[in-house]
Amino acid sequence: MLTRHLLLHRTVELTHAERAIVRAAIREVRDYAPRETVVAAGQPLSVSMFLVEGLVSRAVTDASGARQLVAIQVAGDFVDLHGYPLRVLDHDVVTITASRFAVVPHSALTEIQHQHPELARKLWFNTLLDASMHRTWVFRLGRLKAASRIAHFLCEINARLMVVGLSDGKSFSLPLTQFDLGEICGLTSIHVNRVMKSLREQQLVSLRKSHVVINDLRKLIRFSHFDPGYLYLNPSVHPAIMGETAQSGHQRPPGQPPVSG
Amino acid sequence: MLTRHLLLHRTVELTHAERAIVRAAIREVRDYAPRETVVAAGQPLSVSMFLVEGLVSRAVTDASGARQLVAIQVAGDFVDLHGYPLRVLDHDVVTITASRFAVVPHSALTEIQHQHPELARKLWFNTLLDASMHRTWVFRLGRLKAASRIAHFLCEINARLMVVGLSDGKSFSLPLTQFDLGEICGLTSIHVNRVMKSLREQQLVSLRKSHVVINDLRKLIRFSHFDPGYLYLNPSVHPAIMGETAQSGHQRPPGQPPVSG
DNA sequence: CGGATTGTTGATAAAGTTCAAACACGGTGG
DNA sequence: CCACCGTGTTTGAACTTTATCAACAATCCG
Repeated sequence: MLTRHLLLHRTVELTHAERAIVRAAIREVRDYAPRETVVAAGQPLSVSMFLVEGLVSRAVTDASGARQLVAIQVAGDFVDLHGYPLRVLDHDVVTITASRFAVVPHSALTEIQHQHPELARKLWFNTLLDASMHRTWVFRLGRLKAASRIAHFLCEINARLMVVGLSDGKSFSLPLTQFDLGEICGLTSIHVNRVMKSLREQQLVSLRKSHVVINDLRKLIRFSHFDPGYLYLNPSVHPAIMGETAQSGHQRPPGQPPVSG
Repeated sequence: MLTRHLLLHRTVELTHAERAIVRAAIREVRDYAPRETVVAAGQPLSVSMFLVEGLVSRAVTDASGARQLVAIQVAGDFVDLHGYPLRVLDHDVVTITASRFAVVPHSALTEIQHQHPELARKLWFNTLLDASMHRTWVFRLGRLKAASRIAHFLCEINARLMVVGLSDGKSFSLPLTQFDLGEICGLTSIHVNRVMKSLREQQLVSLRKSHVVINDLRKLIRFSHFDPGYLYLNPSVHPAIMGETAQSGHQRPPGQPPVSG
């Protein structure tokens, strides 16, 4: 059941049959060490990698060595599915922790495109989910200041981990250094350090020893202007993501579109 | 010949036959006024819009009104093709100038997906080109400072306009206000003003009365750390984009992959 | 145990924002 | 034709945010 988390709880989901087709397309399983480059920019690709377990980053590096992370991938993400139409990536895929991938040959994806157009459309959707997250990262970097950026990123990761059962909305494992957070949020690690201290002191959130503790999710969401619409989540998981219990939640008016903001 | 610029000079291009198929999928042509919302976030879609003429933005706005542009679309861009797999957008599509769109119903795209999988893959590629540009925008905001951000953005627009014949590499029309540039580069319009003055004084680039003049493209590219790999351009247009004439250009070693960086 | 990585703090400098006020320019209406 | 208006540009001064440099503490790993 390697693919059990692919497109889980999204506005577009895979059927059981489609899940079986994707599973059948897996050629092998590969393990990578921490901080290992899985795909280098410019390298021609013939397979795409589905992340079964671990934490992985996608990074843009320019000639002068400045590095910016453009995505973080968690278990259940089809990390470089976009390598299938693109054939070559514009960025690097680098593990953060030891990671396990399921490898899908592009020939199998071509086969799916020909035989199962509806499934192909869902895989297309999956790659556009990444694009939607990129847009939110642009917003985060362009419009939020340091503290909100970090809080906003942690809200995103919490939501995505909740979907795959790796966060309960209160705490979760996140093996990122403050330097990593800087490369994600466009900050120096020193400033990240000061901001984390402030977030801790405000009783909003803390990250110690690879473990995030969210003191008050709703307060954190308000503080960071987080709106999960861009994750295209199934409305049923929305309340949990937003820290709304049966009592605490604002009533959501019926008939509202699935994506807000 | 409304679609004459779709996927022009990219590492993946449409054949004449494919171009004809896309052209046949156009249902109508729609004109919009400047600063008009074409698609609002959250609104269910049944058509996608190809930009024939004009300048269009895609914008993320949060509840508190902060607005960040996440993409600029020029003639030849399939602006919201991603609305086909997504069904609903997470952001707004807003014209900057008066614009003309060719409207393609999603039913026609479904038809293409079933009948022409190879063309479908190229359309998929087209949407991932946007994602690649998003990544570069993340890099720009996260790692460059104000002056380089603006210079970098102008290099991108110059390259994209050259591909569709709307820039000669020295000057082009770009009807953006300094406020718009601020919403693109994550800056206040006041700071944009000061940076533009500095770029002008350094003889790098100027923007006056909706007209960009590039004094020295190669210098501007160096200054902004611009690397066009993420645009997936056909190698044949690369020298022109980089301001390399027959004499001035560095020799590109043979056998290099099409995407650098 | 020892070396390397990661986290913490202080002092100082640079970058960018905010607020306020003028200025330029292309309409438009009298 | 000119006065007026709105939009966009320009400038100054004070302030906030973030980076840089330097040092040291804590922690992890072999």
